[in-house]
Amino acid sequence: MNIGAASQQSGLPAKTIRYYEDIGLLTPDRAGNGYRDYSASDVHRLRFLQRSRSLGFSVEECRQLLSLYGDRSRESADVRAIAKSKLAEIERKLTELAELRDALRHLVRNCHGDNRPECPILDDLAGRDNARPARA
Amino acid sequence: MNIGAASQQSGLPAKTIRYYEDIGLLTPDRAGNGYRDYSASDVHRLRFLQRSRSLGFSVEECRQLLSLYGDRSRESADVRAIAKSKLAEIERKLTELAELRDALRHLVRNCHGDNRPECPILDDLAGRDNARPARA
DNA sequence: ATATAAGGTTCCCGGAACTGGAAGTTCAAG
DNA sequence: CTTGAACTTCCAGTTCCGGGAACCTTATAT
Repeated sequence: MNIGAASQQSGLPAKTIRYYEDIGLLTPDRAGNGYRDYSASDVHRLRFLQRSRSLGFSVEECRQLLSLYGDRSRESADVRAIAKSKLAEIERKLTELAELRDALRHLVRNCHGDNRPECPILDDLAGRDNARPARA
Repeated sequence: MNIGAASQQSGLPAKTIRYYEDIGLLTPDRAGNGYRDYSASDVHRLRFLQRSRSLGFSVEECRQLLSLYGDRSRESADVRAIAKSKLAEIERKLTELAELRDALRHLVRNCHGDNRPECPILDDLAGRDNARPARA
């Protein structure tokens, strides 16, 4: 499969797909004409990358997640540890996203859509007190 | 409140906070000594930015979301339209994130943690067929 | 058979969103 | 009063791509 089709099926621009190859996230075959040739498994990886990137994971985190998926030679304990930590992060994100959704729903419901801007909502949009330490 | 405290409470590095000021996402007061002085509402905005950025929204999308939150002078119909569109996006993300979580859970449960790497899971980690068109 | 357009290739530059480091100022502690 | 932590500005570098040039290959239409 050519890069165009892979792009369609993964939801990633061709540019991005080539970039991911550059940085070693996948290595598709090459056809005789020099064109990249994507297998179903390649597309799988790409779709996974599309998703996890759009959900706020860094490329390096995606690389880790992919290694869970693909690296059969790894120590299971390792895999488990990484997976569990990622799982916790995902669950935290789910909570935050749900809160954001609720706040927005509230806004949409209570905002009439006419010219009276009665939307004193979202005041708790930043969520309950649960600040984590700064990354730097 | 100084930038250090604001950083603690928002979960954002001071560097990032200054950057957000540069690009006009907030404008904290300045104390007599030239130090930035963050109000509770500033910290609110920062925390919101931390969250929505970590959930995969671009800075421009965050700006939009913040405008929903803060700009009372806006046409309600506008607000409503933006909010609804963001809401749909958030719901899509929630679904994807939940699928990712399920896949990882499955991995964690089925991977024994010993040296038998029996984790032939995640084969559907990229999710059901629902590719969207490429962005470029 | 041949133009022509559509889709592929590499390469390089630019932009978004930070991040690190230097050089200097201010503040709180010993 | 000095020492160190926390603040300031400014500039440079990194990550994760996106645009566009220059070129090649494949499918279509005449």
